[in-house]
Amino acid sequence: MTTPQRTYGQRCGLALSLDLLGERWTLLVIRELTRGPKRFKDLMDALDGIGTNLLSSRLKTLEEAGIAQKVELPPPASTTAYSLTERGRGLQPILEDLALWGLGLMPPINERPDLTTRASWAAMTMLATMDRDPRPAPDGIYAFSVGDEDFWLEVKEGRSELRDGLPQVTPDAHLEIELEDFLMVSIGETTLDEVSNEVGGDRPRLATLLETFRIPVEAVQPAGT
Amino acid sequence: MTTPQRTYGQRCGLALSLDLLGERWTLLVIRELTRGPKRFKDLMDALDGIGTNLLSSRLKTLEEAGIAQKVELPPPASTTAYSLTERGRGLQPILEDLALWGLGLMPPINERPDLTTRASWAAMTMLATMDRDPRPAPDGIYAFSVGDEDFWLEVKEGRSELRDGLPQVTPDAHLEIELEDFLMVSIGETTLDEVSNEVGGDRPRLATLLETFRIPVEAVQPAGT
DNA sequence: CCGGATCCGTAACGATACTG
DNA sequence: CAGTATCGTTACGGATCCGG
Repeated sequence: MTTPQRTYGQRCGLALSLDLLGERWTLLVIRELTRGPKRFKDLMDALDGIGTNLLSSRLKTLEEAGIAQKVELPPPASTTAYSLTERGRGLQPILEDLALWGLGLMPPINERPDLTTRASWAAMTMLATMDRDPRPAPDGIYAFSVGDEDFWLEVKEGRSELRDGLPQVTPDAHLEIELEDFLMVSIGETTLDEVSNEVGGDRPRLATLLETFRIPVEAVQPAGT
Repeated sequence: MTTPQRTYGQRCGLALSLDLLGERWTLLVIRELTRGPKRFKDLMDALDGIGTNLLSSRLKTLEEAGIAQKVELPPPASTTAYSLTERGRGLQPILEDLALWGLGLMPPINERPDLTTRASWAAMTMLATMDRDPRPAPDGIYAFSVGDEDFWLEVKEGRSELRDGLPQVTPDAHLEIELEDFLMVSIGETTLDEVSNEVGGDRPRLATLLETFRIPVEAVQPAGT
């Protein structure tokens, strides 16, 4: 069915939110959509284990609730995709807060090699950290190619945005790096100078950005837990 | 079982948070605990439909994760209860944000009479609104007796806290009012002067408080959805 | 190949009964 | 009152199938 019948039945904003968003996978679908429109298959690839029926059902629910919508991607990739509505984007800060809270649950990188690791998830955490940092990040458009993932970040007058794919304009800087190295840089465990990578454009600006655009490593759990 | 085996298996703060908090009822249990320690039965009463086994399981999980803890209530009510840990309290702003987001899903009061309605849930929304309002609320301790619910609010130097029960000290003001009237006042649909109630203590200060301590009615949906 | 819909075994949930 | 045990029901996970 498109909408499950289990409702908390409470006149409470939180309970009503959870009636809509509290089911398995729902918030992770929204997480993926925050970085731009995604096709059905893109979501399937990012959400390992979800199953086509569940994803289909979730998307239908989100559509009916006005959180996501079907969009036609412009040519040449003329397919249907899903994107967040304005209301859906209103959830992004909440997802970011939850993600930052969840850093306290994150095992060190070398442990739990079974966990799926994606650079764009780390980038979302870095973005959330940056947005909550009083220090301003340098304006610009920064492109990243991490392993097989491409995404880019736009910083403009204190506001920042993260999107999958390649920017339509030439970025101010472009970083090409392997996933493991990116993760190490993301938590400040190492710097660009110490790992293999290729930078195009304004390298100093990129380096400055990466100082703010960084996961607070203190939050990451040590060995135990 | 105490811990379900379904995990997203993703190295992502959001996914890890949801592994722990994303199951049914979990965040609502935490919501109840934000207003002070609760006994097993208190939680059962507030969370209609949860079932004893589920509640037991959720509490165990929260305890193991260091979000809640068992506490011994002081005499005369010497029973065991559950309270949030420091880490658990870190979730409160997130719950508040989700609750405010969920106001957009809330039907008008006269519709959906099937929804369980509690003054403390409305009060949590009012608190969240107040905390995000740049206008300062007047310091003080305010006690509320709404129907059969008692709770009190402490405002001190811009920080505020909502707790169930009666304050240990004499409050600066005390409001006694019926549930329906409280709800109408909470959304600014009416004022204290227009409904039946009894105020003890500093009435002007209470009135001032209620101006800030109010649910933004614009967010509440009109008839349709 | 992509975007689903259908089917089915399994795990989580809901309600009730029972116990210290 | 604070749970544990049991059992029917619902949601989820994985696979298969099908139309464009």
